[in-house]
Amino acid sequence: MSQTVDRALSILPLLAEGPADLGQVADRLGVHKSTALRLLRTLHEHGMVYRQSDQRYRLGARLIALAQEAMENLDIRGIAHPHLVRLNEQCGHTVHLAVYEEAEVLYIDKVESRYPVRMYSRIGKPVAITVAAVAKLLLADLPEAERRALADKLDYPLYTARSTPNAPAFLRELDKVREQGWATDLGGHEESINCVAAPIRGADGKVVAAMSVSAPNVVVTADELLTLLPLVRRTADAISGEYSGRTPVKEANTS
Amino acid sequence: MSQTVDRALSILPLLAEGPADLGQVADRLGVHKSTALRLLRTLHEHGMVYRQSDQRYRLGARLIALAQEAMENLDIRGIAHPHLVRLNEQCGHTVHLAVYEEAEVLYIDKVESRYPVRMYSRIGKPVAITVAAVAKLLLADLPEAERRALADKLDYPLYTARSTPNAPAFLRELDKVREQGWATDLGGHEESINCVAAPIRGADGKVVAAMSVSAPNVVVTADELLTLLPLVRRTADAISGEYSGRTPVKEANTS
DNA sequence: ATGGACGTTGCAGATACTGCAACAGACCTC
DNA sequence: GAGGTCTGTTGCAGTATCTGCAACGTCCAT
Repeated sequence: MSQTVDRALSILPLLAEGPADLGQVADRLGVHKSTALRLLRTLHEHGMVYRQSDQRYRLGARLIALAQEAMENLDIRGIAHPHLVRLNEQCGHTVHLAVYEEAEVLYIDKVESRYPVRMYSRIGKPVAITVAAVAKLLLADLPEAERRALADKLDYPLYTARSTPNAPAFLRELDKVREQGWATDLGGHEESINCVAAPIRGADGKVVAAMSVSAPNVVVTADELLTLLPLVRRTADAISGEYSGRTPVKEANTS
Repeated sequence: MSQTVDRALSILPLLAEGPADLGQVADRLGVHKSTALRLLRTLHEHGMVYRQSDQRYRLGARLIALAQEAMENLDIRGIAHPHLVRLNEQCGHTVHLAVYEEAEVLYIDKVESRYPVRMYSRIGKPVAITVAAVAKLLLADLPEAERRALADKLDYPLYTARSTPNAPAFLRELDKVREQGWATDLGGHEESINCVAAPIRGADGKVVAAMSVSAPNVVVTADELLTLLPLVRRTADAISGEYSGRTPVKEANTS
């Protein structure tokens, strides 16, 4: 809607791929070098890009700090965190918290496994949306129309033989997940890693976040992991209760 | 330098404080509502802001994902990570990696303590620049003029009785740190937490990052923590060597 | 019902952005 | 060391693009 801002913002994902110099930025934006320079300067003043010693630009520290604040301000995260830690203490595995937003699912919190074998994931990283257990829960709760539109738009990369292959299969899976109220990912993303996940709901019953427990085969089998399901669901329900204000937390003052 | 982009970017830190509606954004920017609307729309299209169900805006998921990529692309981080993990396995405490950039020091990696008592810090979070051991190392390496200018500009919050109180004290501390080649924070940020830190240098000898080991008093005393200094320095030197290309890592192919 | 608050749209005017072309500096080649 | 190329930078004139206004729609509360 605003050309200048639009161009400036387009620079950011471009730099996310790796550092680039002025000419490269100008080319990929399709504008004159001087224009690109002025945009980069403005971004620089705001700390969104950084000019490294070889003169090339890359994403800046302020961007990272902003994203940090953005996550801290998601109140669901603050509420959930202690519960996630407790769950981790009880089962020892990696615990994730994720939210859905405009066609993306992001991990917004994580408590690491106590076992030496850890899985690769990072807070802030977009989730493999077609296979992750948390993604299934979050998408399953979307309105029908939106869900179908999204499913059509997605790519279905075959991470493993068990990955969701296409839109119809995905929609069937979502229906199943919605009905049963929990989800799994059994080796759909990485061959040897399984997850069980449960939804966190707001006061209106809508799914606002999802949490999961993940563990590699070498630590526990899929069946063993599934025995944790009641615990995961109880934790998710506890978070839901607190989030929707039903549980007055500790120092309730409604005497 | 570019008014429109400047205004648009000014919205982001504003939203970082918390969700805001159109009127609030327009007021704080000092522009007409319709102008603010168009800026927000453009930001929205790029996923930098999100419109929650109550119509208010907050920072969006794309911002978080971008910041994520920004960090992954910092090559120092990828090189350092395995070393940090190994150090954590050896000593059991929380290990941090931080970089300096334009008046800010950011944690860019962290390996959590094995002990149940953990300290509060987050990847991407700006560091308490006047007291953190890693910050001292990074600032101590700046050119004299820049260092003095920065020291004058900073605030010196008294987190504890041991916090650095003012610019002259800070500059003296930086001189000491530069000379000895390592730094500590003994209860300067949180009363009961101590850190020891060592610098990571590039091929030209300049400090490109700093790493630290932190532990609360209840786990180890400050003196005990200091016995880890040689180990921390050795780890930092190993990372420096790999980063500056002196150590051909594993599969060297200069046959 | 009626008033107010908030978000949204079309429009005319002018500000602020664009691309050009020329300059400056670094680096390399010959 | 001179000449070439490549990259980043600046001033300028033209106009595309952004701005603020005012009017409208919608929702909520009185």
